[in-house]
Amino acid sequence: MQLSPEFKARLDSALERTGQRPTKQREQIFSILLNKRDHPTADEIYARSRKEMPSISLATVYNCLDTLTESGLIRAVNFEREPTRYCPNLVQHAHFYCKSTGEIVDIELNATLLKELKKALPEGYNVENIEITYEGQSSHKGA
Amino acid sequence: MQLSPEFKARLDSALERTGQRPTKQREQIFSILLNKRDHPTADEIYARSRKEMPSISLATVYNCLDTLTESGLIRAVNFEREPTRYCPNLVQHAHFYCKSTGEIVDIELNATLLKELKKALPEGYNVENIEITYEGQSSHKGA
DNA sequence: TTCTAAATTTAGAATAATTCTAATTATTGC
DNA sequence: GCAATAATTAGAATTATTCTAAATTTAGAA
Repeated sequence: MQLSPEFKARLDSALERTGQRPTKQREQIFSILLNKRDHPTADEIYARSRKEMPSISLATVYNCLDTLTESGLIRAVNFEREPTRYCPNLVQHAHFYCKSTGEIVDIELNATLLKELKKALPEGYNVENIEITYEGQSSHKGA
Repeated sequence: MQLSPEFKARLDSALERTGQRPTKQREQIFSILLNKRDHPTADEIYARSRKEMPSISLATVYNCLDTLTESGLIRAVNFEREPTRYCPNLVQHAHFYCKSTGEIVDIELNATLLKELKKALPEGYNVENIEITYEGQSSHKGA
């Protein structure tokens, strides 16, 4: 699993912006997330990365995920008290969490809806981020 | 801190519906949530309840919160990886989480917006619950 | 009442996700 | 190639929450 030149460049410039170094581990984690967009947990990412990089440690997985999140390259998503999941889709979107399959699907939100959501806030409230999670049952199959 | 007859009746009938028993502890926890609507954590609720009921245990606080949540009398709210918070506001609403003060404010959502949110889902997705969290800075003071 | 069965509470142990710590290793700029 | 700094690593520590098993309470019948 190799990072395409496009994403490698995106990673490097994001890290450079904050004075952080590009490492094999950071590339690895980023590439795993881009490759299979099934919203894996840190543990799942750890398992996947060990296949190609057996010496990687769980702490590093957490560190890299934090770095990537802070650099704005990925998003952390939380459902209830479940372990945090990670998502490389940077377009503003919601998540649908299927209670029976555990599957998580990205839901597109149009610009109008997003604007209205921001308008719902009284004055003096400055949003940096809106998290929208749908919970229910979906009749769709597999990720 | 006494539960008003109105809320006592609401608690009793909700519990009866699922064959659960009304206990002092459940009343206590419910009343704490209704009394100060500042979205406390289980730990905070534990501290408050010990003032009036020094023998209550943390496990009971968790048990009661689960019961009340499942009976639909309160809502559990999660922000990032922080401890779960609890809210007796049953009207569909969003939360604004202020990153600098930690304060949590209920945000009303009008019916139109809610309808549009549901329309954003493709067919085959049946929602049971929508969680909306705004994150940012508010220039408002104290709960 | 008094008794029984089932539900609830309780204290403390156990768990699970995540963070911290201190030592080792890698990377950068010179 | 070297020094300074950043990142990785293994394992311990932490934190919120759940589990366990015993004691207590409750509801309803006798």
